Amino acid sequence: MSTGFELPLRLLLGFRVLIDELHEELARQGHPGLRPMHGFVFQAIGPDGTTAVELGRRLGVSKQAAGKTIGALERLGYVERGEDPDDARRKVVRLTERGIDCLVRSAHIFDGLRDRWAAVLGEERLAAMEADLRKVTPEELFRPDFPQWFGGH
Amino acid sequence: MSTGFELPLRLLLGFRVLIDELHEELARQGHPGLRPMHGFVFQAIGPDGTTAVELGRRLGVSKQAAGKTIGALERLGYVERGEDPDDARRKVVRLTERGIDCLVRSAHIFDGLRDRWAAVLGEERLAAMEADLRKVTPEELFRPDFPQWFGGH
DNA sequence: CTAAGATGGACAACCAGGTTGTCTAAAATA
DNA sequence: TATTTTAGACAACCTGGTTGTCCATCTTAG
Repeated sequence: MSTGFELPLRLLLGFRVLIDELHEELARQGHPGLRPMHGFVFQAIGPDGTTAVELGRRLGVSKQAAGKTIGALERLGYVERGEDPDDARRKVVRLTERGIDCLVRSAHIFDGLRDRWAAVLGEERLAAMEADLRKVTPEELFRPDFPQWFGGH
Repeated sequence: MSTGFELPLRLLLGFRVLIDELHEELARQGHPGLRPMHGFVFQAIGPDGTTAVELGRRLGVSKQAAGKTIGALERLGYVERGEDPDDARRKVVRLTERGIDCLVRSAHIFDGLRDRWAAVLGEERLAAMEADLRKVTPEELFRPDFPQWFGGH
C-alpha cells in the first residue's frame, strides 16, 4: 500500500513528531511557551544578529511584521535590540544569553532524537534516509518563510 | 555531517517539495489558487460529507472558523451545502464534482511524484524510507489540525 | 560639498482568519 | 409535553499580518 499519497504525509508527520518532542523537552529544560516557528526565527536571526528589514526578507514577511515578531521575542527575553555604531538608523537584533541557551539545548535535543531514531531504524538506514532526502530536496536547508507558505486560505 | 538538526528540516523540505509540485501541476490542470491547507480540508470533509461542527472538530478549530472556511471553498466551487432530510438543523457539506475532480487529480499527481522519487532513489530505497517513517510516526496519517499546530507566536 | 534619492525603523489604519458569546430553530430526552 | 441539547448564524473582539506615511540617517550624483 505505497500510494503516492502517503509519502508527503509521512514526511510531515515525521517532522511534527520531532518538533513536538523537541518542544516537550525544551519546556522541561526551562523554555516553555515557545512555538515551532520560533526556531525558524532564531535561525533567521543568526549568530551575528540582523535587522528588522533583513529579518523580514528572510522570513518572507514585511519589515513591520518582523518588527512585531522581534518585539514579542524581546518581551520573552530571547532577543535584544542594540545600536549599530556604523549606522545610526539600524537597530541590530541579537539573541540574548537565554536565546543562545535555547539554541544550544535545541541542538542537543535534536541529536538525542536522532539517536533514538537510529536505535529504532539502525544507523545505516537512518543515514540512508537522510542521504536520499538530500537527493530530492534543495541544497539550502532553511526556508524560513515556511509559516507564511503554509497558511492562508 | 549528520547532526540531529538536519533531519527534521529535510523531512519538512521533502514535504514542501512534494506539495509545491502538486500545486504547480494542479494549477496546470485547471485548479489554480488552491493552498496547501485545502487538501487537508478536503480530506477532512471526506467522501460522505460532513457538517460545520464536525469539520471544526476534525480540523481542531471552532465551528465558526470551520463555517468560514466552508464559505470560502463554496465560493471557489469546491464544496456545496445541502439539507439533511433527517435533521433540519444540519447542513451537510459535500465536495462538488469539481472538488472530487481535484481530489482524483491530486492522487494521480502524487503517484507521479512518487514515481519520480523512485526513479532517482530506486524503488527499494524509497520503500525503505516509507517503511522507516511508519516505524517512527503515529499510525493515523491525518492530523488535519496541522495549520493550527504550526502557526501562532 | 551639497542636494537628491534610498534606506531603516516607527506609527497608524486596515484586513483576514481565528476566538468567544449570544441567539434561534430543531432534535433528543426526561 | 416540557426541558435540555445541538447545529448553525451573527456580532464583537483579538492577533498577526498587510500597506501607507513619516522622519532620521546614510549614500550618491552633480
